Amino acid sequence: MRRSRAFIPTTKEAPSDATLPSHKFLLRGGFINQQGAGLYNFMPLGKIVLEKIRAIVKEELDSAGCLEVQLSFVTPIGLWERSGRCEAMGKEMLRIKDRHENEFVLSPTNEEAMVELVKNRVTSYKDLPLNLYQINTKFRDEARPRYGLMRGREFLMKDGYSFHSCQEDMVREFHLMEETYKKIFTRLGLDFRVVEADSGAIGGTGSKEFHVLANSGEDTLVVCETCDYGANIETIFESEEEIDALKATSYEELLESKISKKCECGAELHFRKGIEVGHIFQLGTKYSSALEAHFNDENGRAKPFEMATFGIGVSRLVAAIIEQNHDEEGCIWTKATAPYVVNIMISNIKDVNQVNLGEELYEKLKASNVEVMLDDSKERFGFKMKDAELIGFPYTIIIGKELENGLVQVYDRKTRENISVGADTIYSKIMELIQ
RNA sequence: CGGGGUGUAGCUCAGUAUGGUUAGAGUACCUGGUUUGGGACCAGGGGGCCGAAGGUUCGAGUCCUUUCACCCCGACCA
Repeated sequence: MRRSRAFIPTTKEAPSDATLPSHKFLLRGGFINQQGAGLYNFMPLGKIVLEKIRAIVKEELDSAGCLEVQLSFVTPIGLWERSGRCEAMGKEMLRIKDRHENEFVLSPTNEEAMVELVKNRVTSYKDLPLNLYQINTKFRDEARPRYGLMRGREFLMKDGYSFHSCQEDMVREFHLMEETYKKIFTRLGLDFRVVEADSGAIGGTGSKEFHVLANSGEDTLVVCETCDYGANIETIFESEEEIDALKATSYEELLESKISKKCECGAELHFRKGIEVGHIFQLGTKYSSALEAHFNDENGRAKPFEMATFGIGVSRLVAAIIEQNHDEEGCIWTKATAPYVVNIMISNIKDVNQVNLGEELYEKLKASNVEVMLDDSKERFGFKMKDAELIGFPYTIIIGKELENGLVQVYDRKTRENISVGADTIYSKIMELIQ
């Protein structure tokens, strides 16, 4: 993409209501814009990042044997009345009426719809297990949406549901999904922990949360610094008073405070903040029983499906990546999530030699399937650098003054270091760096 | 859902206590020129139903009423 033809409306200042780094930088960098409370538009850069995350989620799930579907976003209210969740979810479900005055709900989650989909279509134990998922819009009418993409009302979530003939097989799938989720977050380049968690309103027993470690996280975790153990404080501290006291403590104090308990591996435990980006539950037969979704077992007896459910907050991940990876200048995308991995900056667009080298490199990298931006805008050097730092390209090739000496620079967004490279070898150097 | 706050140019905000020329600044944008290694400079220019609707008044961005929207703290929640 050429910067001169792109739609990336960056700004020097962020709206005053943005408080979190991810919110500020995603707005300033021209990734998203706000449409209303908890409602966001994704502009070209934001859309690319979202699609990259989505693609990684899909690839890993597909290779673990999951099947992608797409359920309708608008659902008849009867679906929710049958499971009794109309009451349970209350005002979080946005209800709307059609021209015939029939009531509908914008899907906040899809256990019911997925059970209905499978019910009477999968009727034998021979067709189990089955793991269906979708990556689709959800709407939860939060009392107080905030923090940009972190807690929107409309958001993109991957929700998966598995169906099994017995509990053992459901637990097996649960562990498979735990491993699959680890692969996904590792590929995204994130520092994360898997923690034991409460099951909340979704119901069921046995649940694990996946948290991206970041100072601005809303959840307080206890993590071991040597092994990968982690737990939500809600599960390891028993008294309400203790939990409330911890929630009231500032993050700085928490980081300092000692935990008497030791990890099973013998090492010290510490408090950290986390952003929940994934949650997996063992549901059992809660929904299949309520909705009378049965299959026939080996003896021809009807049994409700054993189920598990798996969620990943795809749009929330866009924000979480930035919460964990940013500095005072802007975003620092991981290689797997950057909208463009390489930014070729022509410092002075009036310098023919700079333009020629930029164009040549741009074509060459494109031909090598590198996601590359050519900054051919008429701005000055300083402006372009600030812009590149705000957007957060992992690498910027600076074609500038040093070209007279046959040199260009490669700026590493993460380390903020500049290295000089011969103009004749820059192609192979950059190909080596992005590997 | 309780408590608090804010709506004026694309963005950040003055102006509102005490009503009074044609509503301002910075930034962004357009033109021309000078610049070209860390968000340049000079000159000129476009852009506003002062959130909306009523009201008071000779006169309302400013006062009154209603309403809508957004934000913050808390409770709740992926």
